[in-house]
Amino acid sequence: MFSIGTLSDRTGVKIPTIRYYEEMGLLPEPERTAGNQRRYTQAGLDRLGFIKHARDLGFTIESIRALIDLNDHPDHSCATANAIATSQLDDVRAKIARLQRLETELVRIATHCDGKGRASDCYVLTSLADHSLCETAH
Amino acid sequence: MFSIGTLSDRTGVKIPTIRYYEEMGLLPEPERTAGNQRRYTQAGLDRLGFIKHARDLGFTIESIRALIDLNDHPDHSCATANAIATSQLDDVRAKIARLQRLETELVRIATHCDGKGRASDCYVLTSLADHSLCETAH
DNA sequence: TCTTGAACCTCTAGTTACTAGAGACGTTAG
DNA sequence: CTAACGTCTCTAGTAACTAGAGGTTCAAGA
Ligand SMILES: [Zn+2]
Ligand SMILES: [Zn+2]
Ligand SMILES: [Zn+2]
Ligand SMILES: [Zn+2]
Repeated sequence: MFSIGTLSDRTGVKIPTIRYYEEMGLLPEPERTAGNQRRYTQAGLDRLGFIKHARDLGFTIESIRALIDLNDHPDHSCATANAIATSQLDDVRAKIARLQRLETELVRIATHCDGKGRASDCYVLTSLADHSLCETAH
Repeated sequence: MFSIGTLSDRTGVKIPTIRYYEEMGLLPEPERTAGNQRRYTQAGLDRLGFIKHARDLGFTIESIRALIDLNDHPDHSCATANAIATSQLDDVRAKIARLQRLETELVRIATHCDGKGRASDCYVLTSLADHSLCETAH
């Protein structure tokens, strides 16, 4: 049996976050000692590792809830898991695309200002005031 | 003089968000009608456009506050504006790099599952449970 | 001038995924 | 047995909004 601190050390998930996951229904309520402290089994540790990995890959709590549910029902079809992963990939790609457009504009903005002028003719401020200077939609 | 709804229509910023910006100190408190409704000048409209553009480029409220402050002091050095823009660019690049690592893993995960199997041997679930299958740190 | 419907007002609370802190209690090594 | 550290619950705070309730004001047409 592991204490919450041990779980935290082994997974890198902070203690309040573990309690938060429990409250959100991602982790089942563990056993308690006579003094009311949480005690986890190996299964609890494994599940927390699963959650942590999914969070690191950007899945939402909501998605993880569904994925865990599938994990708990091995006989179900994995269509939902596939849909969640695919949609997560789409999300990530959309975010990358948006950030790359921002990068384009920010490079332009940052390179046209050396930080040594006056605010009145600073390219950073000018281009924030005028979107028509931008090369992309964003 | 423009009503808040007109400002919203012209900038694409929603009405509650305009009020929020005012509360955050990004927009000065505008004049009011006898009936207590906000009435903006062209300067107010321009400033909201500035804020909107900066938000679209990912600057935080905190950064925008500093940028506006510079805009209001044309004689100041633009070093701060340069620093803010450069740091924003660094942020964006760091986010892109992270998302690209996630993309790598998600492509692997999504392509190894066709969504037609059982949860018990679904590659999505397997690889969420086991980070050692990953190609990158993330 | 009156009316009516759209626009506006303030205030509270909810969103996401945590994080921080207070004050009290439990556990364990020496 | 006691000191030091771990853990408990609960509340509130973070960023940047968004939604809704319940009430008031504005503007245009009859
Ligand atoms: Zn400059
Ligand atoms: Zn632009
Ligand atoms: Zn599958
Ligand atoms: Zn991994």
